[in-house]
Amino acid sequence: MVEDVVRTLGFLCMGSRLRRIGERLQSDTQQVIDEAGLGIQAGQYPFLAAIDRSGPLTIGELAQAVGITQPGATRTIGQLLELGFVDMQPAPDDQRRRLVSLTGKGQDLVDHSKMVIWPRIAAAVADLCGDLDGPILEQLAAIEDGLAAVPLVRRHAARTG
Amino acid sequence: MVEDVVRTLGFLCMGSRLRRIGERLQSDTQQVIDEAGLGIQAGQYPFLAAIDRSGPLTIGELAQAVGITQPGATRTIGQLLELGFVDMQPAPDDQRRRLVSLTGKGQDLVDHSKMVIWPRIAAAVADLCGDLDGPILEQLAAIEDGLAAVPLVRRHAARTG
DNA sequence: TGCAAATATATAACGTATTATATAACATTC
DNA sequence: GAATGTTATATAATACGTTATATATTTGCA
Repeated sequence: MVEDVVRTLGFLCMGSRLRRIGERLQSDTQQVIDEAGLGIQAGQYPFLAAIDRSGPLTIGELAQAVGITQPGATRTIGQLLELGFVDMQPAPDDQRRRLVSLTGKGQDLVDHSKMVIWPRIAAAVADLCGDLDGPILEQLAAIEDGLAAVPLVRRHAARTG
Repeated sequence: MVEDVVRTLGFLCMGSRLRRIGERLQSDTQQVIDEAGLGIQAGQYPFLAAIDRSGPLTIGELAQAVGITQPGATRTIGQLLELGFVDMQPAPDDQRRRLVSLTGKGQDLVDHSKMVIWPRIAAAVADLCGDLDGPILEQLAAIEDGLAAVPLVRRHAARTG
């Protein structure tokens, strides 16, 4: 068994570590989504959620809302357009802006997700790290160990009381 | 100002969020490295550190040590080979394995980094989140706010006492 | 009014991770 | 000891983020 340097080095490799755990968590989340038979990527959800919460948004606003750069938002919205979950139209007052809104299909997906999938994912993640406390490095270690022990797909809000 | 959905949705977007913060932290770390004039990428450091700690390792062991997949390790080691920081030779007993070791130049870089850069980075990250405590979502919020307020490059171990 | 600057989005080029698969070397088994 | 399976690394294809730059539209000012 080889030593996990990223873990050993602590604060020095904090960036790599957060990224690594985030990627792991996202791919585990993808499993939950796939299990439900929804044809969508985990990374696309925040865009739909943003529009659902705030109403039609421009590309730039979506980038800000999701916390990525504008080209990244342009790309993901392009995918969601192809999938038929969103619709895009120039803003009436400013032809540079593109207003992105949910289609009926997109709204259906969001509504269904809000009832079935999102609570499921949030509960699984809460089960993984909701009760943690203390220094961040210790919590990260607990999360890594927890995921290794019981993958996200098999977790539920088992916390009684 | 647009709402930060990833932050708002909490546990539901934990993966995206960790990843996002990790990327941010890593690119901030890169600034510190560049400031010191070292020609190396933040993501390459854990490989050098792993070899420095454990002695020559194979590609597979490096992948495990750093927590990425084997093709990722193959690529990064290829870069470090080009840069002259590591050397690679077939293992004497098993021609499939490639043992990766530090060159003189690589060892010099590690030794210098251990004295000057790594403590600097670890101190800056510790300044950012070393004193935090409590639920992880709150700590993540504090880290994001902290980075926005004072970037990593301008942080030092200012915690006195 | 007309032209320069600013803003919003799109596109291109790149970096670095992933999964899937190919190739080479070793191990096993009949 | 030749066929078969396993292991280690390399390569190809894909995903998704970034920075830099191009294009279109709007704004502001002489």
